[in-house]
Amino acid sequence: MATLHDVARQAAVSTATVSHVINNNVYVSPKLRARVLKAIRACNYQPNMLARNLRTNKSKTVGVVVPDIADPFFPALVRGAEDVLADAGYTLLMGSSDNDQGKEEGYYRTFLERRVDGLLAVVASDRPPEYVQRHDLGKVPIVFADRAYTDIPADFVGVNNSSASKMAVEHLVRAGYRRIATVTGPLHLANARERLAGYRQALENAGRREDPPLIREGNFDVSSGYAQTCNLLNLRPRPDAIFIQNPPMTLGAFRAIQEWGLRCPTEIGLISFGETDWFDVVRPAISTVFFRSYDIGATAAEVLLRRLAGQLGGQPIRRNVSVKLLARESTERTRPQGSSGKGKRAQTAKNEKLS
Amino acid sequence: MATLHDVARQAAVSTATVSHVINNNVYVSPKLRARVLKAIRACNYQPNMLARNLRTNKSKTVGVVVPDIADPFFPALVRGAEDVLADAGYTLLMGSSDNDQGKEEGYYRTFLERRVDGLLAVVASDRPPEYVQRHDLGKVPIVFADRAYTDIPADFVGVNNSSASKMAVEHLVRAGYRRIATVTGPLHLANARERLAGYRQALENAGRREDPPLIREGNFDVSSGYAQTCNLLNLRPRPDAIFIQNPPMTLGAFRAIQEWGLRCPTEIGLISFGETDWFDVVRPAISTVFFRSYDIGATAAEVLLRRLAGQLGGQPIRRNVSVKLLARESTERTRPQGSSGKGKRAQTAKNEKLS
DNA sequence: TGGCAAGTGTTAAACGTTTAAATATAGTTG
DNA sequence: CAACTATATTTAAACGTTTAACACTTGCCA
Repeated sequence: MATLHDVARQAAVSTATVSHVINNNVYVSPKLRARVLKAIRACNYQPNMLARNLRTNKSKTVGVVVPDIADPFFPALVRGAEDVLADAGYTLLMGSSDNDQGKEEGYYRTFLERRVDGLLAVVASDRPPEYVQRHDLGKVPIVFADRAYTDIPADFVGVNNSSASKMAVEHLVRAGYRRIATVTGPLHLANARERLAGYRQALENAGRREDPPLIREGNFDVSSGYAQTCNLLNLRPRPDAIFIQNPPMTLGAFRAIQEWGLRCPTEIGLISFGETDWFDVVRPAISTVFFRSYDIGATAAEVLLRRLAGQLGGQPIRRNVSVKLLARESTERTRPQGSSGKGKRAQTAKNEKLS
Repeated sequence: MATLHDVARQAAVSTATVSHVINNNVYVSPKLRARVLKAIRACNYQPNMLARNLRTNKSKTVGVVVPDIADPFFPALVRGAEDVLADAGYTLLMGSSDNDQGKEEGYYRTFLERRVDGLLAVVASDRPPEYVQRHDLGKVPIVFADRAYTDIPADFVGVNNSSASKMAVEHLVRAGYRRIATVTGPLHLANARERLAGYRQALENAGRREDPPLIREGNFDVSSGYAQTCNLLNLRPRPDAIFIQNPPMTLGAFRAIQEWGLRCPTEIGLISFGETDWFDVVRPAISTVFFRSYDIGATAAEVLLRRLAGQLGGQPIRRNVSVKLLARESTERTRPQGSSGKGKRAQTAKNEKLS
């Protein structure tokens, strides 16, 4: 593989000159420049970033660690980050932590050894591990996406969980559901707690009393969604709507409802949090509070870039992506008390993904 | 950030000694070793991989380029690769090509500049671009996953498309379907051509004549699946089964069938190629020839590792992951000619994802 | 006792860049 | 034309490692 020296020899100039024409920050005469460029082409020269980065002490590289790239929530997030980072000339190192702080730290270290310019992380837990408490991240900027450490001030991009939850539950209330249950995520995660808080607030605002058995803690995956929904459906009186706080658990809930033989929008309402591709394929199509994980990744990357450019003050910043209610069939109840136009929400569901 | 020199000074030894204890290939006395280790800890030393890699001319890094990490097919593939590569001490650089050879080449170059030890690619098209023809990949090993360039001998890991297709169509035949249509992928891709070939072979083996209008070329995404299925459903006589050659197109097909109001297993059979999470959630659950893209990524990575270790001869090798038929509800026809036990296939569908 | 082998550390060059400082060349001016 | 100035190029040090080659101790044996 050709080096700067080869090119220099070929063009009969010094390596400095070659370097100057490559990163043209120093004037070099057109004549020489041409000669150098020709030599570069002749040698099929490709700069060695290892050397360049060693010298300049920056790598044009950022490390991304997510719990699991194979989990449907994260690929789009990573893609969002990739798009904005690639535009800015950065390339991505990637790792999956499996929600294990050990693996997570492993990736941080690996990435730092490779001298990434910044880190973008969806953390394994919101309890900050020891190494991040003592700020051992080598002073490289890190922005957290989707989940934040409690009590650690740092840039963060996510979604406003409580307000989004409130939207979901308010929708159920408006649709005329009376006994509204919820299946939360694991409550050691701030995200899950915030979503629960939103649920409570919405009920309170609607003047409903909270009924503890209607609140079930899941762990964000299919089987807990199934199990907790079963528990809810066994209650007497039965809840008439469930707000289930992420898509995988919704899959479990959907199954349970089917197996129970309940008619979905009428006997039991269902609304989810987040989006997945089959929500509008199944019947009934599933209502949800919608946001793009792509947006989270993209704006997290933007924040990181601005942080790297020093455009951000000393204060950590927090950004939320926009959320909107997608009312589909699973909450299409013909309401007892006729309130507003009732076909209005139905049409949102059609032709959404088929553009 | 502490360097080898800092540690050396701290421990009052030479940098060489420190280096020796770090990569303990040279004997150093227990006494000194202890002193050095203490110094390393005291300085919170982290090796600078840029420098190390520059010196040793290897980076313990591999570049992965896929068409789109947000496409549901690829995350698991990447995860498979990540798992085996991480075990071997490699870290991943990742990029999405959007099936654009320009972007693809861009990532190759970026990765090569960063001196990856190897590349793992799901190529944008099976026509080899100019730079790979002139073998301009700087002599780093590359293994192709899922899609191969035609006429370029190189390591490849994928799925046996024609045999898998044959399995699907044979299943339809056994289930008693008579007019079996198919929606293919874009036929400029070898994958799509091979799947079509398998379809043809199965029909031929069953003694059926091929009927050209029953073969429709899609482009592997939702809308083409929808459109081509509509075309098929408009035919008279109508096909009574469709083999649709990937999951996104299957989504389109599913929608079309629903809108047409056709009863699925009975009036129209449906079988897909590959797997996605909603196949066994929708009703009817969708039959498919199943394989794991995770396996493709993992074995591709294994092949790459063995190639890097020089354990592979001069010949490029080809590996296929295993495929199995998942007969679910969408092909559950009560057959005219009573052949074998008829409840047998039904139960495969239950409790599959709910473990 | 001189010499040698084995055992343990160090010196210094090298990897491929960037870049401050030095130098050479040409151009202007008093 | 000497003395600057401005312009264009080169020299050489540095980035943080690895590693071949060398050097210093010991201990052992002839």
